[in-house]
Amino acid sequence: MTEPTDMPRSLHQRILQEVQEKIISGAWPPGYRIPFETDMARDYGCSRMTVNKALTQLTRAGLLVRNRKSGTFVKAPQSLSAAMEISDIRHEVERAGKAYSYHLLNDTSGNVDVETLEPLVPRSFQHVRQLTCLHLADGQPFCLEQRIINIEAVPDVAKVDFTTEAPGHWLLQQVPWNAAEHQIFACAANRETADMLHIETGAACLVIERTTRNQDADVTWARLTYPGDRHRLFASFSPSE
Amino acid sequence: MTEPTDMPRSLHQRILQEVQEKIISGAWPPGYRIPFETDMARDYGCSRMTVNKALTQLTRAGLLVRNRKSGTFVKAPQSLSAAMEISDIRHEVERAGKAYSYHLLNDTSGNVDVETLEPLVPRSFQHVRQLTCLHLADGQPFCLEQRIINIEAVPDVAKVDFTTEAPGHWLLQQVPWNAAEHQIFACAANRETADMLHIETGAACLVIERTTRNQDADVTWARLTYPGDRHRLFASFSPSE
DNA sequence: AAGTGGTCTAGACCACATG
DNA sequence: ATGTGGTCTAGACCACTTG
Repeated sequence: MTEPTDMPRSLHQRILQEVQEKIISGAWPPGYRIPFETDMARDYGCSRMTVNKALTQLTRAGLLVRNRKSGTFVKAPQSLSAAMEISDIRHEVERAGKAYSYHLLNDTSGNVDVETLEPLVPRSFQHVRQLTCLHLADGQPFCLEQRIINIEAVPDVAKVDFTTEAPGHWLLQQVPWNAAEHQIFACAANRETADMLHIETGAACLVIERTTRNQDADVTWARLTYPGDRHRLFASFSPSE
Repeated sequence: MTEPTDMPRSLHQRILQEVQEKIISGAWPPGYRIPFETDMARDYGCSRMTVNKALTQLTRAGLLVRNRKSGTFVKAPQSLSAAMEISDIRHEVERAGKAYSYHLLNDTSGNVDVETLEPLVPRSFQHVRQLTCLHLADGQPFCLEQRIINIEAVPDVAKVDFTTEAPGHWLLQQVPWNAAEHQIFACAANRETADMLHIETGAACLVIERTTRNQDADVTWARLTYPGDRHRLFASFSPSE
């Protein structure tokens, strides 16, 4: 149960890790007010500065929000990094000042046939919901989303109506996640993709494939296909902060 | 001279900022041993813990390396984040277990003709060195690099021989930088690009355009073109650490 | 052996939001 | 007004590396 992920040697590291585990496990959900520094210091039998060191670090990492007087709260996993904002296509479109709309093209549930799966979809998937949807900006096709959701990891997903809400949007708000892996590449649009995006067959497309993981399991896989000449991905880096 | 970038309210923030400025300005170059905690505490007239808080933070940010007994050193800006490793194509190729080689295709110096410049090249460029080079993996074209270096920002670059060393590699080790901005998109290879990469005209390519900045000026602009079906960009994200 | 950073304490005062 | 986090102190002991 309490797995020895690895034993931190210092007390503030142990506190940090235990708080972090409560957050990513969902025991302390977004918006939850965690115990006060003084209380945690008492519980751990240490000084308040030691607790403060752990919580300050988690705040910088974006897991907590702290307010004087009102306390320390678990932050919604919304805004992570600029590069991660590709998570929510609605934001992407609206930030560009365009009108966002969305169409669900296909929606099936069932067991995975491992043979026909894309090579990069996690092999752990068995019972899944598969969706195809189109995101539009000012009425023009903006992004084709092919998504596979692991129903075992997210049982609630079986009942959700995705005709008006995009699955990516719903998942981002519902499911705590640990890690995301992206692969970005270019490819020529095949006939089917080209039709859906209203582009020529063979036109260059930017493709992002993403696997999102829980601490327990692979949660979802998504392929986002953008018409290559209409879309650019932005990312900024700086050595610190 | 001492610009009020913005006045930090707390002492450890002020210390952090002043150390950071010394590093990114180059006053404390990579490998430099910075003053000991005890000395800085004396100089700032504060306790050692306050200095420690600033330096610990800079260490986590990757600007410093700390060793017991031997002291605290400015870290080489080499490894930043997984997403940033696209900076050094040689690493990229060698990490894939392939043999790296490099060809300089074109090399000119002179004044910029603003009219003919790509739209995204910084407008501040005047006297520049322009290079075109090809990176190969196991003898196969891997990436086409078009680069413009601002000679005003990096005077030394005028004399460097880039027939054996790639400009990106040299710049990464020589020039301290503040921020990098990437744009990633897909496009169809034009005739010229296709010839250099040994692919069909019109084939989908992954293109990364990057502007790298100093605190003083735009340093360099680069366009990296990868054959789309042969290359994938990897990026990992996690909420913390 | 000596000197560095790593950690921790048991207080303290302050700023800020509202409990 | 009260209680929270933000910051800071003046010590202390320990771990690690080599100066």
